[in-house]
Amino acid sequence: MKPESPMLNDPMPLTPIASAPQAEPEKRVRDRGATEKAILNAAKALLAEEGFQNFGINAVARKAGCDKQLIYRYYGGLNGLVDAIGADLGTWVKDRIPEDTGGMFLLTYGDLMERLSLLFLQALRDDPLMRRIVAWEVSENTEQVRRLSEARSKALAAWLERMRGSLAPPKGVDAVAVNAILIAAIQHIVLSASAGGQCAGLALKASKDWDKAEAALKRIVRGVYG
Amino acid sequence: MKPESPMLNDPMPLTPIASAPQAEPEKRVRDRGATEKAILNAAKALLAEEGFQNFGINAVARKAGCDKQLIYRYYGGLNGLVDAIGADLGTWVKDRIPEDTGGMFLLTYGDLMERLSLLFLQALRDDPLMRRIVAWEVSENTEQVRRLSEARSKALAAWLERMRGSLAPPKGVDAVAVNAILIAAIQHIVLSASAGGQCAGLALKASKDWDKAEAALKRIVRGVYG
DNA sequence: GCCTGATGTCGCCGCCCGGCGACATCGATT
DNA sequence: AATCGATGTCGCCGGGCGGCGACATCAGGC
Repeated sequence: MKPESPMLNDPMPLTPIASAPQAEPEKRVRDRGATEKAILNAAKALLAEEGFQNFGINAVARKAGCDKQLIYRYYGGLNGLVDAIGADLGTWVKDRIPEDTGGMFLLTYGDLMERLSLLFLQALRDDPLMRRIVAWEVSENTEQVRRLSEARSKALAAWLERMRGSLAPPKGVDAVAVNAILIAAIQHIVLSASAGGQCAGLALKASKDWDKAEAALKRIVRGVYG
Repeated sequence: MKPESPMLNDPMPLTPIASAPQAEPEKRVRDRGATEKAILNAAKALLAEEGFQNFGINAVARKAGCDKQLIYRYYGGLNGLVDAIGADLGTWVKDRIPEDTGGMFLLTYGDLMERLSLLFLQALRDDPLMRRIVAWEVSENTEQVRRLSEARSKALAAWLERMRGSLAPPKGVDAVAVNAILIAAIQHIVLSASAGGQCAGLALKASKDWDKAEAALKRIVRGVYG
């Protein structure tokens, strides 16, 4: 075989940049903060793009362009990394959903919930990471997912509470239960559309399909909240 | 060389019968039909119990107590096995959901949809296999899942059509879209409950929790269909 | 200069996966 | 009895995974 070459390893062992076209080719030279950010961003991007199925230490390290050992050192493994993702979810709502009323005056609880439903629908449609997390939540019950789920649930509840203001639901309606069903419907519609382009016989691809879905959703909200 | 034991293999390699109460403990001695059934039942049980995450050739063969090679021979691999599961789904509805009206007269479309919603909710809650399939559908978009999804969708649509009878939805309501949202809501509520015991802040464990959810669902159906 | 700790890298380990070739065993037909 | 196809079993292969020990490289204090 080889008689002991002077340099013990090839200087370009696996062309790390050429095979990772997605991220910026920044030379992170011993900058722990930047490396941590790169790992976190890679994890979020990987989860958003590939889903939780192939989400693992090796895949994240590949995507981040760093060694997987750093994930263990900086985040204590996948669990810690998932916690870090969860910590970001608290800021999701304020990044994604406007807090003002868009120039409308929301006079009734029905006005409010109609608007919130459509906002939530749109926000979910626009956020692949959130969709993957929701799909993950209904598919597994591991420690990782429980933490993510809790973070998401809190963020959503806080947002709802903030938007609600002083409006109270109509008497005699169990708003918590009804809203849970509405949220469930929105989440499942978006997930189904994202996965298969349709839900229970309703096509969900073209924008006119979504117009139908939104109209039906509005009608449902108005039917229950007036 | 084997010291040739009289019985060809260990009679209880992994307690296949105790964990698979559906099949008979018969020694399948060169009975292809029985082996095929054992494989199919093992696949369904495995999917129902463990979910699609660990669903694979090796796991099914272990659960069925046979060699994985037989899965390739008899079903052409996992895809064929999944197709066989899908073929069973066509009979799901008639096994699970009564076709009669339970002694009620369904006078209006609202009566019908209220009853169907509650029936569908209950049927899903009672069927872990179906739940896993639904979760699978919103988590992946592989060939396997598409076939399962199509089978399930057709079975559900056929059941709805059969139950609908001559009742027509109210004018001015896009029943397809509204019903898709209702089905989405039911599916997601059940999945969330099954995975985490709650959905959007609504606990879904005790039966009184489910009473709340059912009341809210009824209210929503009545709100939109009268 | 030199040492030390922080940062980044390499390569090994054991495990399980899907896929498949090769073989063993049985039953029926001849 | 001999044969042959159907049925069942065994073990290998390449590969990816999580986990981690050992090492290389650099920055900064002394």
